[in-house]
Amino acid sequence: MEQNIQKSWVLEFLLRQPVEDQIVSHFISALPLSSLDHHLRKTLLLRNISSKIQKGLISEKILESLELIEEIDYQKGIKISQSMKDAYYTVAVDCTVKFLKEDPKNFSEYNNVIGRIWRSRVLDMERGKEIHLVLDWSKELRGVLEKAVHDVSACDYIIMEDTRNDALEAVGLFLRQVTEEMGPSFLEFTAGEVGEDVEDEVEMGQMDSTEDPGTGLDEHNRNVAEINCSDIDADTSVDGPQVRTNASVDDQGGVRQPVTINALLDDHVGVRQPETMNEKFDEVQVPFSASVDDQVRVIEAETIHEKVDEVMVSNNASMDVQVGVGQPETMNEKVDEVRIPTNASLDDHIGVRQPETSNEKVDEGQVSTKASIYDQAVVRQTSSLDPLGDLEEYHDTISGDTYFQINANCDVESSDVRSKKSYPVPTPDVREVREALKSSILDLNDMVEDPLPDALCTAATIIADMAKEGVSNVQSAENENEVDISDRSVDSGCEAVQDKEGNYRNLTAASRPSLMERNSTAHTVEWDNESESSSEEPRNRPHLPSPKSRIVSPLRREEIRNNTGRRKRKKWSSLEEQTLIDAVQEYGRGKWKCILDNYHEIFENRNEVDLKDKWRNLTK
DNA sequence: TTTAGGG
DNA sequence: CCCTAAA
Repeated sequence: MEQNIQKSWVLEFLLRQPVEDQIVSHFISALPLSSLDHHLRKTLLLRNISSKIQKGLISEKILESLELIEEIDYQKGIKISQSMKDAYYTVAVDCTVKFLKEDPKNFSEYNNVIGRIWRSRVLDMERGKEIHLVLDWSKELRGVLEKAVHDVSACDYIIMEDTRNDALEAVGLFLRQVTEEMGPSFLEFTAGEVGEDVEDEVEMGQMDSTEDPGTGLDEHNRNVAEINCSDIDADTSVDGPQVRTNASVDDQGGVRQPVTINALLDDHVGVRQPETMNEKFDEVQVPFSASVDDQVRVIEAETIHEKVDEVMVSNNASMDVQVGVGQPETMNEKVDEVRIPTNASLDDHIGVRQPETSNEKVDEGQVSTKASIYDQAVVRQTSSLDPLGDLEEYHDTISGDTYFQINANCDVESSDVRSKKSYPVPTPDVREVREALKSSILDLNDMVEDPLPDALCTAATIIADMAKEGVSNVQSAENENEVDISDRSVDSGCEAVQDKEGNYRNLTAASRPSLMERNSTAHTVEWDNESESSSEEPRNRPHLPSPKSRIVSPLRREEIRNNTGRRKRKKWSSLEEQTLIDAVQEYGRGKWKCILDNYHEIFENRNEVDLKDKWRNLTK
């Protein structure tokens, strides 16, 4: 538990660093976000957005991230800021328009995008989930954008707008604002507070081992301390307000340990108290949290007489700087620098290094991979399928749970480590059993029909129903003062339903149960006798037929039916076709009602049979 | 009511 | 698009 918290701290800090984006995106795709706390998740998402716009990229990913952030904020009761709305809005617009800009004639792609963004995403949100994020503008804008497909002047107008810049600015503003609101990362914050204490402790520890000759050491540490400080400055200035973590140079001349933010994570990490005269100085910089504790523990346990170790696990340029400069050449101790540039996967960066003799050579510069490290017993895991998994696995590995993997994957100079801990060794048997298990799982999966599509459909249908209510509510309440109420009721209603994208969304349902009741009230005010199927309270309606329902639906009927008794023929738009294709993909063929409900805004004046017929034609 | 399939 | 059987 504690370790988890520590992990999040480090992770949070990390995410605010200019780490390579690739790594971050690995994180994002791999992390089980629901297992992280809100704050961390939000940080992660912000980080993602930030990196995108720093590259000048505006993409639909940003929309997703914003939605998730909104979700998190919502659960925490934070109101959506205007800047966030703006960000979302401008990004959505730009995502849509940029296809037209790239190729004004490429209407089909443009169509697709409109479909994708404005149909599914925005409609989704209009249905209630995040209604406040888009409600204000989405309707008219969607109208305009869709019109642009056919209308040249509207199209030109759209192309003229510098939507990309708008988006970048809006998102930038949003990020700045949020970052400010969130304050420094926990570690930075704590580090700022604890920093002094740590220094004191360091001095104490130093006094215990009094006779350290250490002027050279002093020198070195001072260097490192300074470097770390500047590094931190450089690193963090990007992301906003900072609490500086510093092990400032001690004017009294005491030996200073470089205190990096990472160091504060754990007693074992970074701030090493020289416990014997032989033990000099360790600098351990491991930007990835999971491995930190145990890794360092290993070093501590097994290198009582070690000399200076720098285990540099660097993942970005600024880290590299430390490597280059932190060279304690004034000291007698030997220096090991292990620098492992990170490009591929996280675990590639994690090295545990331990000198076995006190007279090792200085390894300076880049030890890019195994060769020069292995004889020093470097633990390195090579699989790179899943960054987080690997990270976790690595963690486990070091701490022992899956210890055999070290041996399996990492050419560790065997006996030494193995003899100290007795963990199962991977035998062919183990592999066999594992394979057997895997295949049996597959078999089971094949035998049991996957209930997911059905569940998906059901959930989506319910959401759609509510959405219909929500939309019509909003429509009918547009000139009244009840928008707020309907908003919230819709929201809470939809939150209660499991979302198709993730199940952590429904956590808030309980927090706002009372709002559900208004939903039922709202229920009665609207016209929804078209296709109300699986709503929770279908029995209530017949008793309360609203005037509107009587007025609106007949009109609609008139529209549809002409005097021939036959419905007016209506050509299928490409948007409709595309939507249908997507929807079938999503919900499956035959779920026409479900599809219709979910895309009723697209399939205007179509019924289930129409969808079915169309599909038949499409696939003929 | 919804789906499938023939017309 | 319509019609209708079947569920």
